[in-house]
Amino acid sequence: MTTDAVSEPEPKRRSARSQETRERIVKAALKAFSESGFEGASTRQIAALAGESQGLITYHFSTKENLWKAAVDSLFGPFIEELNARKAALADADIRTQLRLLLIFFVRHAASHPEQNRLMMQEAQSETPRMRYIAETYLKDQYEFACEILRQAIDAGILPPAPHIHYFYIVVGACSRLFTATSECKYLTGDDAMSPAMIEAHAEAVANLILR
Amino acid sequence: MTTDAVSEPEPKRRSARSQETRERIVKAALKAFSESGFEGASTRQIAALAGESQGLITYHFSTKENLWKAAVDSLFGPFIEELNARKAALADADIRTQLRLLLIFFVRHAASHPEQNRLMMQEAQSETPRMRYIAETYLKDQYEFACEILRQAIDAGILPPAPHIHYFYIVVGACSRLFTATSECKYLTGDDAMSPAMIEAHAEAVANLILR
DNA sequence: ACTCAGTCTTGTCAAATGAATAATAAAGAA
DNA sequence: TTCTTTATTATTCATTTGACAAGACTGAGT
Repeated sequence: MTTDAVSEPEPKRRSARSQETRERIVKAALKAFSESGFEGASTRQIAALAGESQGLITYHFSTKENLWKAAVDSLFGPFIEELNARKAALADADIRTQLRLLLIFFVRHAASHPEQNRLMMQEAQSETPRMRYIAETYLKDQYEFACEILRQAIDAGILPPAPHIHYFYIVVGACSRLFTATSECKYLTGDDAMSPAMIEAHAEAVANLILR
Repeated sequence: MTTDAVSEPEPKRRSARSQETRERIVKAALKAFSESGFEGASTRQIAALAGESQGLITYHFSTKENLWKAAVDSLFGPFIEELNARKAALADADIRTQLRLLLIFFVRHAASHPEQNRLMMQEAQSETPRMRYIAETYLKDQYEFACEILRQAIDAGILPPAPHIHYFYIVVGACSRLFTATSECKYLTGDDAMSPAMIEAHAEAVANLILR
């Protein structure tokens, strides 16, 4: 429904071109923050990556913290939206099918957006205000939803009983770890973890292991 | 100013004392590097954490890179040793028991040494020379061993057939993710992921899910 | 008592950092 | 056109970074 930046209902005095540079910076920031962490990434590095001057970051985002927030929003926003769409589409399917399709979706998503898991892990180890932001803005709902699915799966005898929190992190880890360790995988087997064949094989392996 | 510790004639040889400071620095470095990554952590921060002066780091390790290597060695060395001991002790057990005990060991280890997984993830996303060092020095053997166990488990019908690499990262992720996201977990459920009860429950959940 | 190598502290360096400022360019609105 | 808001570059500043240097302390061997 909502188109991205370039429509002109309310230009708000901000030219489309500036919006484009903003997005270019956010994209570069996402890459840098997920790779080097908040402190490890520098605004100059990000600006260079985006092909813009460092001063522009101060202009558009005032602080590094704000830039980080914008990057996170650009990542989680569409994810939550897509997840909600899937939820709605799957509402009628039996729980086993729901779980399988969701697992496959999570694997594909972890592969196509490795920054998301990388960024999470950068912050999830200590109680930074940034972690708090992600958790309260995006994660809480996602976890509630996961719990609901898990409860049904356990009730249906598809999964052995265990507190939901454990399954949550088991699934997140199982789906994503391969794609947050691509260079490690390259060294171990020579395989490219990001190749479509590898992604689908991983989705199959995860789904077949969990749903037996 | 002369002696400050007058009471006991400590038999500490000078070299022994210096060895202790060295280890204190390495320990602090491990914490800092695993939390903030190689670039994110500063030698001054590490020195302060260890209660020593920053110059001492240059004296003992010359470069930040060397300090990082020393930290990694202090982490992986004992781990590999313990793993080999377990391997030997389990050699006669049936494959199902081997797998179960290894899984429990991995969960406990991930919990008691969260720095290991954090450190890996900091480097595993891009092909740094540091990643190469870990992979070739420590990971290769570990992966070979995992493949052997997995092969047996699949042959015995305990696991559905799939390329070993997928199981490797599924297991690593499932065992460790909870403990690399402790603050996230805190926000989601209020639970302390590092509590013994939680650790054991996670080990149970992982083992019961994988071995059915 | 006196080395003297090993250990550790303090101070300093150039480079890089996040942020702020001033100056300039572009784009609408009047 | 002119005026005013927005967008961008270039410059500057205080702080922090990794590395280094120069000196001071310690204690085992002589």
